[in-house]
Amino acid sequence: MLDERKTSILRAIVQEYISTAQPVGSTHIADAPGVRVSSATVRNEMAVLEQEGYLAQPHTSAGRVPTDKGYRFFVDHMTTPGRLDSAASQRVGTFFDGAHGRLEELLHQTTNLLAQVTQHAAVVVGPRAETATVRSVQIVGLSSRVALVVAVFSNGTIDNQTMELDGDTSELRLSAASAHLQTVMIGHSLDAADLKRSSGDAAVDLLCSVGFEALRKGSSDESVFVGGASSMARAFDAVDTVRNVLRTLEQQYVVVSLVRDVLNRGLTVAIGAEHGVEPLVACSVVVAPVMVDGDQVGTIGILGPTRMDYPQALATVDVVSERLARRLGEGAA
Amino acid sequence: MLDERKTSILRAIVQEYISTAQPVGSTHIADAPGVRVSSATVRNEMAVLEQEGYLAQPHTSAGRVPTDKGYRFFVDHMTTPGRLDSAASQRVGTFFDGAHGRLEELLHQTTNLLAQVTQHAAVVVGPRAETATVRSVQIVGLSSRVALVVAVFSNGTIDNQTMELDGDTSELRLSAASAHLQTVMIGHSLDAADLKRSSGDAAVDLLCSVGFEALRKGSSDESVFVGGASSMARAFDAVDTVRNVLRTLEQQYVVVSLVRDVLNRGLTVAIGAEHGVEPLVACSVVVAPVMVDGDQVGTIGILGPTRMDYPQALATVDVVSERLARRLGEGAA
DNA sequence: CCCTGGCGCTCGCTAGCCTGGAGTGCCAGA
DNA sequence: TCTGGCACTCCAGGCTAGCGAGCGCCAGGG
Repeated sequence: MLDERKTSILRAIVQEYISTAQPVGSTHIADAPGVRVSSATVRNEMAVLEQEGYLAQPHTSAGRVPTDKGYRFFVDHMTTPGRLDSAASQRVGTFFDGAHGRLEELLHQTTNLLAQVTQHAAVVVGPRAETATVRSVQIVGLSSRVALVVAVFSNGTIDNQTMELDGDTSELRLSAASAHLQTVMIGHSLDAADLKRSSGDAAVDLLCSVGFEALRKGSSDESVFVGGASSMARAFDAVDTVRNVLRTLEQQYVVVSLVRDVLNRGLTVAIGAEHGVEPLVACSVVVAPVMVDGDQVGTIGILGPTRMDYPQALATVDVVSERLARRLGEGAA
Repeated sequence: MLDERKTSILRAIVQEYISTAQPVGSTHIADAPGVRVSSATVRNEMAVLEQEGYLAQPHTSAGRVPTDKGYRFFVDHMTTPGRLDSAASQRVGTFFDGAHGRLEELLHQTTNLLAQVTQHAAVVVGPRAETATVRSVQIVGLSSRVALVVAVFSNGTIDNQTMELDGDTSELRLSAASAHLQTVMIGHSLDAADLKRSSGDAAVDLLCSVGFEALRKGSSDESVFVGGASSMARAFDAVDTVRNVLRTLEQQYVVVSLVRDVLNRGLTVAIGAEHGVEPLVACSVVVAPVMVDGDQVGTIGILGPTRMDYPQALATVDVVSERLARRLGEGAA
């Protein structure tokens, strides 16, 4: 554990580095508010902090830079809980007041909101259909060979999948299947639906199970939205860091599992190597669950360089997740 | 018009520059296949080509670089129509053979395919619902205050919008509205639906028109998918070019109108300033319409640096648009 | 015992200089 | 009309010197 002075020195260093992105020297810290000692003392403390792994030196005789461990200590010992500046919080307010239309659209716009407010990349992982109950399900024929099965869930998500048909499936059979699916699925979650119950017609039963399986497969895909990836180009000046990060962000399954993983470990912040995604070691992730009625229906997060403004990031993510949850709650209540 | 020799010299320069990204000098061209003159002659021709605006010099005593006009001449006078190498065409083949599931998913994956094959950013603009006829429409209540209106169109697209309800709208009214919408919309396009016809219940009529308007508003939004934006980080080494391009790509409406604009002018290739989007002057766009039964149901395109491999790009875009059209045709026939 | 001021030292960054090489433009001769 | 040759230009890269920021260490003082 660090004593009070080390703590405030470390805090000052992190804050300074976050705002300047330059290695910070002892003199800058010596006359920072909250630190009332000479630069020499600061130097000594810095040497200790470096030995303990909170700081690092890019090279001898350069200033110090926080390590992942340093950032970790910083976020664990933040004094101010972090507040949104009024422009930002107003922005969030008007966004959610004006939100309307499709769920997907809402989530997509939410990434843009997050990205613009924080100036970092934003991730929104949408609600999964799995646990929600089915409100409506329908099979719609498109051609002689293709039909669409469409389901609406109680949490407002919609899933649709194509099914391939035999050439000679009659309209009649399709609507019979549609009706049968409705009787066995509506009101149940996908897992609880009783597909065993037969309609009495083997061909209809087959259609139903094909449609059901398509939905089931689809329901395990999460809907993910990533926005503001271009901010990464601003965050790093090493071109190949940018390349790597962008490429990784495009692999959405990586992003999803990253975000889920972090939350599963009970964290809200994962710094650098903590999240274990190798190409993103230079990045930190700040996440928050979106809770409706005690159920987690989604996750939002932002991803930026390790030297991001954690207090602001945490505050933003909290506020947005809370507003988003309220909004989703209106739809699912 | 350029004489034969100038043409082949220009062609050689463009090809060389595309593959090396370095200003090309007269000696390299002198012993290129198709050019059988001395470097001095090449130099003279180059001077003329520069005067006429086909080439530019980064600085005195450097090699030449093609201008937009030079690229334009190159693509207009390509000898080989451009062929996909077998690995790429196999890739495309297996992709479409294995494609399944949701339309949106298919389009999204198509951007990834294009991006990976061409190593450039890819754009897919999906079919609009406007002209297609309605196959199914339904109002599904989610809570006392929110309902969802879901429509399936003949081209396989699905649209859904939320509608806000008065607190006291009964389930009965909702299903009456749902039924009425079905009678007036199914089989018609959104524009041709006869909303005037009354159901006999004013409250039900109101619900219908609210739902209909929501769908109508939504139908004018195009579905756009952009993928492989990270390739831009590979294409340019100036960091702020990358920034600008990425930021622009995130504004999807810009991308949509860009792509549509280019096609409207009857082009398949827009080079640098030709497309008129200022932040993308360093980029070229190669597009192709996706035609099903003579109707354009969408557009695909790729976006890369002006010094991209045009023959390969054109070939790829052609093949993919053709395969995608065939695939969509199966669903909509 | 801890803090402080001071001194010497180490690096990285920048500017200036130089040189080698690639490329051009032009000219005279075939 | 083409070509070989020559003089010239300019960039890229390597080298050096100087500067400044920053550190570590040490001796003196509260």
